[in-house]
Amino acid sequence: MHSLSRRASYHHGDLKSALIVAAEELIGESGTAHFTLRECARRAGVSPAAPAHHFGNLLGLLETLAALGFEELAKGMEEAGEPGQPPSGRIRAMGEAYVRFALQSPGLFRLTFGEKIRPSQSGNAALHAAASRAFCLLEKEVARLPACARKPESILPQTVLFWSMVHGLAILLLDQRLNAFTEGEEAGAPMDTLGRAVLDQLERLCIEKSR
Amino acid sequence: MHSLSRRASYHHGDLKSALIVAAEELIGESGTAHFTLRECARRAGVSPAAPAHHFGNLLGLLETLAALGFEELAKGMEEAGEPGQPPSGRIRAMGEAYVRFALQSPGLFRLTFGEKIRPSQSGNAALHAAASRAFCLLEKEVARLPACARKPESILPQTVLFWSMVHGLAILLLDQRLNAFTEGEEAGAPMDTLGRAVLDQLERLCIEKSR
DNA sequence: ATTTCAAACTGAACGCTGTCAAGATTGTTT
DNA sequence: AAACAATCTTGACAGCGTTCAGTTTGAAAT
Repeated sequence: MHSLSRRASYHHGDLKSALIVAAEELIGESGTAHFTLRECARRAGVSPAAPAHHFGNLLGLLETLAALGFEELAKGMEEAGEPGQPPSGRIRAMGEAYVRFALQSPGLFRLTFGEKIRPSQSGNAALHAAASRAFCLLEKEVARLPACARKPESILPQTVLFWSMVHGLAILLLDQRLNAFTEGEEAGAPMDTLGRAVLDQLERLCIEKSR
Repeated sequence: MHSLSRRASYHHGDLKSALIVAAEELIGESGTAHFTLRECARRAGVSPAAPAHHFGNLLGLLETLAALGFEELAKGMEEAGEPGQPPSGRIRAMGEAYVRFALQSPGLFRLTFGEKIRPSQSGNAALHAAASRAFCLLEKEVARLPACARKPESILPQTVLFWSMVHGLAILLLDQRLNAFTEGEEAGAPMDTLGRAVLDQLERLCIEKSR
């Protein structure tokens, strides 16, 4: 009689995937707050020391999760907007997708862009790749703006500007840091009136660069 | 013979201040990573349970620290730019001060704008006040932009746009998320070329609204 | 001046965390 | 069939935030 109540065999068989699934669920439920390596192991029906064999340590699991976050973000940005649309519209749609990801998966978003995740210096190649894939999606679209196509050295700063705008907006909305200033409005709207206003101005900037 | 090596009397005398000082030092040294309530107590020469009497719990100390962060930020923004400058120049200077605060006090900045700090719903009045003071500084300057003065309902969205831009830039710079894209440049420059470029565009936006 | 009282602080404990080392179990290769 | 490497468990360790009962202290009340 073993103490293995949830598993028939000593080996799990697919623990790595099971841990990732458990971690995704956990961070989707309670965010970063109650996220625990031990709880992930518990949900996968495995001892607290088991994850170490697949992820090294907690950071390893977090980086794997963050890579998934970047991929989900990139997917949302990729599918945003119509294919035949002008760059200005697509860039706006990417911004919307970015904010939507943040508001719909706050835990994963906070982890992905959190302090502990350093794509450029983690040694985790998959993480680094996923992160720059998302960035390049935006950069490629910015390069199609006529004004930037004419002046290639402006592509990068322009991309960084848009990224900063959208990222800042996403965080401020997520942390409800604008609530104090929207007294008249109905609070808690998923995509705030203010959010739409910022995205409007983002699109206007793009349209300016479109001739 | 007591076990009190660093204090003569049982009562500390000014423990609350001492804990705040210790916390500031600690977060200035190693950031959020090794920040610990017990370590703060240790540095103040006091038992691990002592801080509870002054801050309730860890979050209480963090909120006190965050309030100081907002005040330091507000002070930096207030002193930025020349008094007789047009709004566009002052807004740009505020943005510079914002980014400078983030890069010079990364630990405090991350705490102040971190997940755990919720000025609008914490019950900590001082925190809430300090947070909105900083925001209002920017809002007041935006209101002086002629285009916004003419159209008061545009003040708030315009302020949020600028705040988002600068906040996003600060975080991306702080987390070194742009490093992968600045290969040619000398890495590690305190205020990146890219940062300056974003601030340039911020100022340009303001100048547009200045007529 | 003495008593009373509330505030400040300690010491020890609890449950929790991440991580490690040693051993048990298993699938795979030789 | 034997050897091996991978996988997972068990038990332990130090450190964390927090609680609770008790000790010390300064200040207020008598």
